[in-house]
Amino acid sequence: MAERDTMTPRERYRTQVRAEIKERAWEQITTTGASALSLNAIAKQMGMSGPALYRYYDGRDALITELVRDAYRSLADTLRSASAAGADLAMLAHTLRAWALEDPQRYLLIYGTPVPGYHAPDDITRISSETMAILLDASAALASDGPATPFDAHLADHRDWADGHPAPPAVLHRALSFWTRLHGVLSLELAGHFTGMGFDPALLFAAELDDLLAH
Amino acid sequence: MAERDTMTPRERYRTQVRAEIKERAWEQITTTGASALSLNAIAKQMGMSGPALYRYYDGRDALITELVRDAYRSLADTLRSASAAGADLAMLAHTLRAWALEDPQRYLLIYGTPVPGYHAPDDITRISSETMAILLDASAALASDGPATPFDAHLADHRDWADGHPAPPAVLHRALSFWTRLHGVLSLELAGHFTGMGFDPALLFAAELDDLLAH
DNA sequence: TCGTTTAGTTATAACTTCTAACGTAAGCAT
DNA sequence: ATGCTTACGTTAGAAGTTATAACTAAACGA
Repeated sequence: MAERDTMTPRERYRTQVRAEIKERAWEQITTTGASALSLNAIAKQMGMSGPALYRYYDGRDALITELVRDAYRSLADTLRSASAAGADLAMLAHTLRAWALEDPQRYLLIYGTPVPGYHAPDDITRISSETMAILLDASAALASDGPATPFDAHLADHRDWADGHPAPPAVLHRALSFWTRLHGVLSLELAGHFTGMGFDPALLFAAELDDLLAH
Repeated sequence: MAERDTMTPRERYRTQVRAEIKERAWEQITTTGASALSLNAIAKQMGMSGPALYRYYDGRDALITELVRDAYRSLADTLRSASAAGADLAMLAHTLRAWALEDPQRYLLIYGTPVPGYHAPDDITRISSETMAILLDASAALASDGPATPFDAHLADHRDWADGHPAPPAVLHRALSFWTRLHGVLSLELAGHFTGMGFDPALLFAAELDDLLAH
């Protein structure tokens, strides 16, 4: 948090206001969704009038981008601290699910419907590969049994995304499957596609995880 | 298409205008996303002024709901016709992927970020279980090897969503896994989370499908 | 103490959804 | 064929939204 001691009063105030704006924005997003986020409403809630908010954020897109960045950051930090505490893949999976359920809209801000033309800034994709590195480490810790698949061979030649991680292709594949499979269950659960179906989403998640770790 | 012969000229005109509105709406959605859909812009494109559109749709929500319904309908029809042509689970998977890639925003309109409070009307969830029935049929055709998991036991007691389908729990489980796993890969691909990673999403999809069918 | 920077204000433009009130035209039945 | 009725499309307007411009006031730093 950028040296709180060497901050001028103005800088202190500014960062504090920016933080409060983000808080209100999160409240709005968790209750009404990101598409209904209103800068005007936030400003009025804070007792200032409309355009004043533009002193703190360049506009709606800038604010949302910052929220997306924070969401990525929160996920990476959560997984990293779990990993640092000795969590294996299974525990990472449950950490991920808990993090997602804690605030579904935060998860969906990362993995939900994107705006067609949108490309995330570089620093955000860097946070994403931080997360991927954690997954790769945890995947590498697991013995890679099973025969090499054609996709493993493909990965051997297309591993730039692993960012120099020394894991063998089978481990890269496991990390990718971990990601896609858990996201599959989680995303459908958070979006409410399981509601009314009767079964317990937590058990489906657990079953998916078990199967994932068994092979 | 509700008896085109017994339609009065007014009904004909009305359904034709409604259809054109939907066409324009799809154009907007595929290019700018659902959140940027503007009734006003559609009306102007069609040469009529703003509020005239409300004669045809009660409002933005009503139009979007209709588009969502059409998307569900299109998916169900696509899978059903593939199934009727003798497609097995693997072919259904590729049919699904082709359908999704044909119009990513259409897929995301169903499976993307939902509005927090939103509950789909009954007729839409009915279309969804139509799709599920197709998946269950195709899953049942495959021999269910492998031991029964705890989740299978859970499904034996929570199978209301199968809507009377006589498949054993292992088959229900397979259908669910088919859904969640393919959605996991597909959703991340469509949302652009694989772009820049270097590997071929089609191969990951194929690998996921192979693994899914192998166990 | 004075000058510069920053925060907040109002006004305005250009959008959006959506309601209300009004005219007009087309279809239907007598 | 002539009305009557219904549906369509219009303009006007309210209440929102994002965002810019111009101005005031206050706080900070030299």
